[in-house]
Amino acid sequence: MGVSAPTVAYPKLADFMCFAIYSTNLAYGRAYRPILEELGVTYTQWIAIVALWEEDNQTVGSLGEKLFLESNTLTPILKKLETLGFLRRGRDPKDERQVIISLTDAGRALREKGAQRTLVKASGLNQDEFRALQRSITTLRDNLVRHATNDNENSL
Amino acid sequence: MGVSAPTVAYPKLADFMCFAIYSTNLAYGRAYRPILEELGVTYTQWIAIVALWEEDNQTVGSLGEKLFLESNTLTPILKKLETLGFLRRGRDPKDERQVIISLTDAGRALREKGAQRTLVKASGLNQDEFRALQRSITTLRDNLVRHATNDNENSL
DNA sequence: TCCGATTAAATCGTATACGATTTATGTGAA
DNA sequence: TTCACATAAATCGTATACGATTTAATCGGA
Repeated sequence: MGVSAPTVAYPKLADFMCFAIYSTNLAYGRAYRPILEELGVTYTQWIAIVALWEEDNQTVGSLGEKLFLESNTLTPILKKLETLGFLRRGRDPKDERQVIISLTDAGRALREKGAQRTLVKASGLNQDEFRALQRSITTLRDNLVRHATNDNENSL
Repeated sequence: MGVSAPTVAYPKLADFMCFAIYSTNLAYGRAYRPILEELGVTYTQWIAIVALWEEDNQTVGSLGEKLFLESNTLTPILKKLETLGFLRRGRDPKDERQVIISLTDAGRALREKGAQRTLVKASGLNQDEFRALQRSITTLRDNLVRHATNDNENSL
């Protein structure tokens, strides 16, 4: 009885979806590192550039929604990218609470430089598998976000 | 020519597999937080406990292989878990370079307490979809690891 | 046996994440 | 008009990740 050797069949680490995601995220970080090193930015800095290329002159909040990050994480990253010369930060004159982020020429050039570099081949999947997998993961993410937003009313 | 508005059709953030994984990892962290708060540990601390339950008395290196982490990340986490009373750390008398990690009774009790809590329902997937997705992600991860290990010989 | 190479963990510096709080600004109803 | 409330960023403290280095122990060939 009680605590002793693993006699009960608890799920193993390899059975956890969260661990599959977690470890794949680590693997992506490592696979991307050499590419990003060439560009001179980190992973999070890079996705911020990509999101700004898609839509420039966003507020910190709007950018955060797209990156699933809040100002406490984003602000230091944006400040860093500003000192690196890739973007500008300025208060919105219409609403001084908000900060508008805009890419500089250097930031746009960086986006173009990095555009060619992706890791599709490293995934070992064909295009159909790749797309299907991506859709499934996105669905999973959106379900999790919805779950968390609902203040997870005990439905685990 | 050159840098200007996004006239070229570069892939969007939503098209990046790495971003799907990255954002899902953030979502999992948030979804699990309330559960882990009850247990009094963080996510990484928890997966260390799970891995040790599966195989107790592992070295830091062996544990790191399973968690995809190295000693620079793992050591502080294990020290923290030691001060929390969930495990013990001790040098291997056979090879003083190695540190053996063993769960305490409190650590095993924690594993049992947390065993009931998973987020399968929150994923919004049925059991077959869930398993298939997990297998695909794991394959992706292993391919990425292999790619990185091969010192990524320019095959992006 | 002895000493250079190897190995395992730990240490250090930098960059995320994030809960909680703070600061600055805007808004609306009394 | 004004003041309590709301909102947007920023700040702060804690906990990961990880490259690079350091420390300590082991190994192996001359």
